[in-house]
Amino acid sequence: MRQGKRERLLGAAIELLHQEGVERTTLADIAHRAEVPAGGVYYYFKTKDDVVTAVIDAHAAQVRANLTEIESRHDSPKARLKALVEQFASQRELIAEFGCPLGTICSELGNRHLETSPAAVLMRLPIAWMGEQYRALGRDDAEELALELMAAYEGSALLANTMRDPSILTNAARRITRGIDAL
Amino acid sequence: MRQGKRERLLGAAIELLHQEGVERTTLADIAHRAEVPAGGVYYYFKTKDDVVTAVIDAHAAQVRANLTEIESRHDSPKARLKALVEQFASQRELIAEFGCPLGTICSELGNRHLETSPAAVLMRLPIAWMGEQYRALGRDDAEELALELMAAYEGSALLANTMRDPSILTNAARRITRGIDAL
DNA sequence: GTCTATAAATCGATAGAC
DNA sequence: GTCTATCGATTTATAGAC
Repeated sequence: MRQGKRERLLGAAIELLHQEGVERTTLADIAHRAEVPAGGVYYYFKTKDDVVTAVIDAHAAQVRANLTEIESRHDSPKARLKALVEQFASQRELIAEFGCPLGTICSELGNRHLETSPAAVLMRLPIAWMGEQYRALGRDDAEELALELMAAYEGSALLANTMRDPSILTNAARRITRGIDAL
Repeated sequence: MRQGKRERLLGAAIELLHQEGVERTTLADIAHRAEVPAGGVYYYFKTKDDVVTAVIDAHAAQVRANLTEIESRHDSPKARLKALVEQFASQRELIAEFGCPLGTICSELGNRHLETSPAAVLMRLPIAWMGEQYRALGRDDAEELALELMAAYEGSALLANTMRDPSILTNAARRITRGIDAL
């Protein structure tokens, strides 16, 4: 039962931090969406920052699972890269409404004046994975290509959300896919 | 004198909304940085949202001024596009520390559930201007090229801030500039 | 072990003093 | 016209009841 409520709280936090942002989301909101008594959040999480950390960890686990799943479905580096781009694009409606789940949290936590952003792992994970794919293709500028792809996606996600236009992500994905094919 | 204080408040708000974010910035913070009595903000602005709107308007005016200045310095569309990219890259240290002043506010205001984001103008202005330059170069995919350039810059700004690495923006600017030259 | 009642602090906003 | 004192509503967090 403890596990059930903690997971419900975490799920509610993941949704709200994405849809409302970190600062605008209150612990009462999270408790309410999880159908847990208000204030009862503190039995499962020490502080609000603890909730944020748990959400980031959950996102990181999800990213790792997605990348592993792509590796099991595709053997060639090009097919793997294209599958990831396809996965990005498939979220276009959600992204146009609320922004990229990873990008928005990185943007919001990026200006807390810490040496390193607690959400940086959410960018480093897919970038490192893409770097591996580009390296397997024999590119020695693999790291820069990976950064370029991630930037193209995150920038398109920001524009799609700002303009409320999911087609911006469709077009970006098509362009990126063509770029991978042309390697 | 009224003008002096209002401008000081607006300047303080521009800095704080960039460095701390919209939600984390309080009216007391703004008043303190502007050296205006706490609470006195309400004589110059009706609500906090009014302050945010004024900051967006100020950014929009700055963007317009920058674009006009580039037009006066450069005649060719390619030189103009490269000058804008150069201007983006020149802010790399600030961006690595606090994020892009336009992108962060668009990201934070993008998930308020409004039909259209109040900060969208900050993206539309430079994109429309870049579209004009690409059109002057005879490209009929001008609008998409402009979106692609803006996305590449905003995405790189997010990564540079998340990783605390201004060189990401240097590399992105070099790549984009090469792309413009190759047109 | 789980949750309620409440504290402590802070924020946006206002009424009215000067 | 300008600003101070303060209100009311929230929010995070805790102490202790059940």
